[in-house]
Amino acid sequence: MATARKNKDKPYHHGDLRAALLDAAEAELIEKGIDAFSLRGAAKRAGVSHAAPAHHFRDANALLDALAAAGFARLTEAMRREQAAAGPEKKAQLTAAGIGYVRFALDTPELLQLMFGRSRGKGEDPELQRNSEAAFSVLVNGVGAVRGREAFQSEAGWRDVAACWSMVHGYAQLAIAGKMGFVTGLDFEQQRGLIEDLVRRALSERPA
Amino acid sequence: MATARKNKDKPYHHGDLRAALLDAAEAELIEKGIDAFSLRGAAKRAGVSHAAPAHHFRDANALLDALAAAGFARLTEAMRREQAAAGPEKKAQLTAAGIGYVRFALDTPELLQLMFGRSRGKGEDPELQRNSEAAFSVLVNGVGAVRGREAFQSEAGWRDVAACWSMVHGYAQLAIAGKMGFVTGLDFEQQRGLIEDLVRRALSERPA
DNA sequence: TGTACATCAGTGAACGCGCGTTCACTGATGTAC
DNA sequence: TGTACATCAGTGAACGCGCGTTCACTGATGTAC
Repeated sequence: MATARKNKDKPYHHGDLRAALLDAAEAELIEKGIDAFSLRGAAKRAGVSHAAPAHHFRDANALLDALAAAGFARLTEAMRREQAAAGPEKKAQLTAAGIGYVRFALDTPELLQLMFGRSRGKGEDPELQRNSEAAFSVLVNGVGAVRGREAFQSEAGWRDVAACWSMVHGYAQLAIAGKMGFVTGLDFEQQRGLIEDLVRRALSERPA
Repeated sequence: MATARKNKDKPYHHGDLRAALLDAAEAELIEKGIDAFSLRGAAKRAGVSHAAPAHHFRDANALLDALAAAGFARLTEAMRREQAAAGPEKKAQLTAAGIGYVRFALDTPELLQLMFGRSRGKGEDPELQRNSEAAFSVLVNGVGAVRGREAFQSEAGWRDVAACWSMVHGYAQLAIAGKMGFVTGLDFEQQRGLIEDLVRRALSERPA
């Protein structure tokens, strides 16, 4: 039953500890930062003994891998959500994906750091790989829609992908690091126009 | 005397332990990664007791701050070196700075992570701030040379700066994370043309 | 030139801490009969 | 419907480890006289 028991006599079995641990791990990551993240902290946050996670994740890195996988899923979702809100114009949709990317990054910077840092979590988790590829394909499809699928038969389409990704990812990272104060305020809506401009530049063909 | 004594009876005083500790810390950082970096490890590498660093750095974070400061100095140097090797053309010089940026990043990715990550080293070190600003000004001067100083009287010049930095920094980060395999090989010379293209895009004014 | 002494850069032992992991256990659940 | 039992998810104590920092110390250096 979903009915909660009295807090005092909480059930011995948790119900869905795996999911609860992922939530707790994210909170732990956000609060402590990736350097100070600890499995024990995540377990404590989930209200469970520090030995319990071993039943759901092989070790601490496996938990972080799973968290990174969830991060990629949410990144994909964030891009798709912005795309859905954009008009039918192809270029506007690609730009919208970029805006979703930055929004996700600024919402949970620690997650982005976990997903793209090389230190913790080695990437052998198949779900991590799958979700990361799904996020990538949102970008590739967006570029394909603008340039036409045949753009990928030469290097041109892939360069467009590299440019858009680099631009958006770089902006996100630098904004997170507090380095973009010279050009924009902290409010996200203020950044919107700037990000649109950046994506436009990334897509521009060699003007010279 | 600069003459080295026999290894066996090494002098009690080191001579320049501060510099040696910075070197050792970099080696430690590169080998262990930023998560597993430890002051004791750096001291051991420098061939000194683990209590010795306290005479030169207030604590572990102060050592990392000093290392990040050295990193920014080398980043500046790398950009300037490429600029000096480029022709007199303004745009080519700005592009060269970008190439120097990426070269530095790929040479010592852990340093870049330390410099731009938010986790370790808080940035209160005045030398860190100074060197970081010096690196930034290489970029600003490069854009100023291409666009004219008056570009900074409106937002236009600053957007150029934001675009160039985002593009180059994003490319560097993604290449470090191994995400750019779809568009370039590992050899740096192979990446040169791509980076030139990316900077060209970043500088392009709104084409639509 | 020689001696006393302050200063400074090192040493190594000790501290307390939080970590990941292991282990025997126990409580709850579900299934076979 | 009731009982025996296997399975599983949790507990909590214990382990060994490496960490940053502190402390009284000692060896070397440089300076005052």
